[in-house]
This record gives sequence, structure tokens and C-alpha cells, in this order.
Amino acid sequence: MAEDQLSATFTALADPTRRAILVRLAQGEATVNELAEPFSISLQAISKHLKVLERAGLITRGRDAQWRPCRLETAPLDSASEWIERYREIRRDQFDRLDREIQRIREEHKEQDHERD
Amino acid sequence: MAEDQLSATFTALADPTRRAILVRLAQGEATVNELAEPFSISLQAISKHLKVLERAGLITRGRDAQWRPCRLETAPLDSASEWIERYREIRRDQFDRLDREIQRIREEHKEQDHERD
DNA sequence: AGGTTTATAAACCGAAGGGTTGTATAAAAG
DNA sequence: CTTTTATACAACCCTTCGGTTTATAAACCT
Repeated sequence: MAEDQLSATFTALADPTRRAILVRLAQGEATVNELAEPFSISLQAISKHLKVLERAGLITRGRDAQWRPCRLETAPLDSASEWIERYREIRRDQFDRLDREIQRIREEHKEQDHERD
Repeated sequence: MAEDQLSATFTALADPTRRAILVRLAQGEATVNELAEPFSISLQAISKHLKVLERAGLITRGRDAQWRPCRLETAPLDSASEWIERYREIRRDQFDRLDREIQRIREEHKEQDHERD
């Protein structure tokens, strides 16, 4: 799984625990223990989640004595957002085209009505 | 996995095959066979992918004789995009705050320089 | 030096993911 | 009414995932 950047990012975002960690990190740096505190799962499980986030490039980790402060990185979020927006737009364009088509057909009907008059 | 809507959406987006299917569907409706055509995997595997996409609400399926045309639905993409944008913004705000802080400190230094003059 | 705190690594487990093949079903076509 | 076409379902295989427990490393505190 997740060879490519985009897959790794979406995979990382697919887990509620990992999303919650990112939400917390949006407020600023935090250590592993701080990040683990709100959850009822083991520290090791959190450590694994952090590794997934790190592999996806969504966080980077510093070193401060025995602490490993985690920092949120937004670059992968940018790519992910871009991908989604692209296909949302395509659909919007389609609807626009459809609207124009409907408009065109309406105009035709109007003309026919006029002819009938 | 993927009890909640957001997790289901990101899980669906995490697979390259499924993303490719969505890209194709952004151009318009397609049948299962049409969607499967570009891939070297079995039709059944595609069928499974479609079920994942359907469960996430990313596609809906109609019925036209023995065909099941798939249509892209953008609502979950909207939610996903919203989620990402929220945390991108928070980070941007943080940087803005940081910029203001740096600016403030610079001003202080200027004042000190003036005092020294 | 010895013990505590912070974090990772390794081995394991059950569940889910992505794939296969084989079989069913439903509608169209002959 | 049999056959083809389009799709779904079920069983199975192997890998990955999310979690656990146990053990280890590294830096701090006396």
C-alpha cells in the first residue's frame, strides 16, 4: 500500500486517531506523551500512528533531550487538497456545461413556440 | 474501520486504483466494464473497489438494463476538502501570529536602537 | 552508579484490505 | 429457451493494520 505520496497522505488521514493527532498538532508542537494523553490506547500504539504520519510527511520530529517533539507539516495536505479540488471543479464544470445545454434547449423550445405562434 | 464518514472517504481516496476510477468518473458516467478496462486486475476486484467508493458515498449507481452506470458524487469530497482546509488555515494563522511576533520584536529592537542613539 | 522518564523496537494477534477463482443472477439477444 | 453479456456474491489467500505486551535505548535526576 501507499507507495505514492498521495496514497500515503490519504491513508494517514483515514484514521480518526491520526486525524485527532493532527488537530492537536495544529495548535503547536507536542511530545509523544502529550499527544497520547487524550487517548485510551497504549503509548506504543500512538508511536506507530506517528510513524505513519511521519512516513506520509505530515509531521516531522525534532529532538529535545529524551523528548521527540512533533510538528505538523502542511505540504502533503496541500497536495491532497489540490487533488480533491481538481475533481470537484471538473464536476462543477460539467454542471455548468449541463446548465448551458439546458439553456440552449430552452431557447430552442422558445423558438419553436414562436414558430408555432 | 471507517465507521465515520470522513474515515470512509479518506480510506476510499487512499487507493490509486480507486482514485483513477474517480478521475474517470469526473468525465461522466461509466459502466463497470468501462471502468475496469484500463486496469489489469479482474472485474471482481473493480467491483469491490466500487463498493468501497459507494459505501463512502463517492459514487452512486443507477440501473440501465444489465448495466450499472456509476456516477461521481462530490458531497464527501466537499467534507474531506473542508477538513483539510481547516487545518491548513490554522497553520497559516499560526505563521501569521509568528510574523506579527517577529515584527513586534523588530519594533522593540528599533526602539532600543533609538534609545541607544 | 542506579533508578526514573520518554520513547522506540520486536513479536504476536485478530480483523480488514486487495487480490484471485469459481459460481450465481438478471436482462438481452439469438 | 438457450446463450451471451454485465455484474454481484462467496470462499479463499496473503499482506497490512491497529492494537497488545515485553524488552531495549537514551537521557535525565539524584
